[in-house]
Amino acid sequence: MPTAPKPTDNRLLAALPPEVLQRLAPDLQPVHLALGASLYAPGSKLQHAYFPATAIVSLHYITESGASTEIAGVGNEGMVGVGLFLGSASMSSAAMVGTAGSAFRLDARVLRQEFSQAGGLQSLLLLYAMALMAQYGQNAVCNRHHSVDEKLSRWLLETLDRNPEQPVVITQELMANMLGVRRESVTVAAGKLQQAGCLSYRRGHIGVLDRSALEHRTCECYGALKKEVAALLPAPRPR
Amino acid sequence: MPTAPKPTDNRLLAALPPEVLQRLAPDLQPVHLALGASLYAPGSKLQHAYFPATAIVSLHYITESGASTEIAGVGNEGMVGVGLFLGSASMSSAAMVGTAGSAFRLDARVLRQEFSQAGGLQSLLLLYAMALMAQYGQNAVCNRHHSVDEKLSRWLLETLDRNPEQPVVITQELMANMLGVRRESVTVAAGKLQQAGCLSYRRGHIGVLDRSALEHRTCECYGALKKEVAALLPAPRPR
DNA sequence: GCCGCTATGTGAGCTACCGCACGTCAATGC
DNA sequence: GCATTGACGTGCGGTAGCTCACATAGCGGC
Repeated sequence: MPTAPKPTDNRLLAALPPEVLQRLAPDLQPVHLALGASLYAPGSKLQHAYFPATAIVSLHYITESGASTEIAGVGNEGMVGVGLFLGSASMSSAAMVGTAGSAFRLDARVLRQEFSQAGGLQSLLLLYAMALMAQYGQNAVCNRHHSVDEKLSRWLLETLDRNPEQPVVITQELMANMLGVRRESVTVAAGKLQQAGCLSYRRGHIGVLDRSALEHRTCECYGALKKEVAALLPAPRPR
Repeated sequence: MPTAPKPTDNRLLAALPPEVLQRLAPDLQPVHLALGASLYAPGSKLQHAYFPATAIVSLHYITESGASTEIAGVGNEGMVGVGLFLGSASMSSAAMVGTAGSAFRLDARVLRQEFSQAGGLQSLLLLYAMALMAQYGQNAVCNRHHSVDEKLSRWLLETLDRNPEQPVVITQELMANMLGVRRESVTVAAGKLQQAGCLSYRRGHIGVLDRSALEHRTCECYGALKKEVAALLPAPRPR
């Protein structure tokens, strides 16, 4: 860990009016989210909201037959637990840590209290809910129309956008759960990308070698969603 | 038209505190939504919210290649235009009337004004946004994992739930656009259902003969979503 | 009652992905 | 170093849904 995470590493928190952030600061508890950890199970009550800094959380559904599909990912551009302010403390999706890292945890009551002030936090979180819906919708389309190759490329690009530094740490098995396909299909798709020189795959570690090649191979969903979200949320702060 | 539509035919409006509904009443303009009409194109500005009474509106995405998929449907349990109160007046999805009927139109400014009062309308609409997200998510899963047969059954059941009286008026072509499949696939799936005695299909008019058989043939998404939405939104008023 | 249009049915060939059943190979513990 | 274990690669048959191409059949307008 190079430096301790700051609340402003999360783009939503960073975009808050300074006085609001100051008000929340004492309640923003830095936590480390370990790979595979479950932030809440489907149906359980939410006690906290999470604002990821370097972590990435995956929201997904699990069908009765055990098949799993990612509905949306939440990185430093968002928060986990929109149900807290939309009015339902239980969620039908599961939230699992897909990329280990840091996040800030906020007590449900504190969030609701600040939200009800109808200030900067409220309008920002409502916009984020909209961005999350856009992601849900885009995934619905993508799941219907696009190939495993395209979706794999998209997933990698989006992960990279959230966390450009480190190599992506994920097994093919987990990846398959995210994309809602078999593990073998991921093997094949990743093999193609490796053959094409886009990736280097090494037992759970993916290094992206050629980003633009990935962009060329992915479906329109990547660009469409990125544009959509950019129009809704504040831009990442220049470093 | 047997009787003039009343605002309370929409379940959201019916669930509002009486004084709020009274305040809104003068601005609730009854409109007829014709089959195939577009309430807004992707990217355009929203000027009105729509609260369907007997109409059903389909929110869908259209890909660059022209393929279309329904992301969610909005009937008398909801409203069209959640972007108005979430903070973005433009939507990436298209809204098309899938079942002709009546609805109530509310000016964007009036809606925002009432929403900002943080009263009954606000909490109700936020819950509805949650329900809509649940629908988006369920469709993402369903699109990934379930067959045309299952999805067709689900679509019919959900349409029936919104509008139990009349036979469903829709061509197979339109249906295919909703489900995101080819027209021919719908022909085959509908043929099977007809063979099984669930349906009577007649040039754009579907009569459901055996509802429980449909429930038996659909995927878990139908029940899961219904349960989820029931937990969020007020129950339909007994008649 | 006829024409033309749109909606519906049908089929042949193809591809992506699934399910299953293996083989293999890198890391970790002893 | 050596076994064990989890991660990865591969192949084969099956099938749902796709593309393309064409046949038929309700229904409105005249």
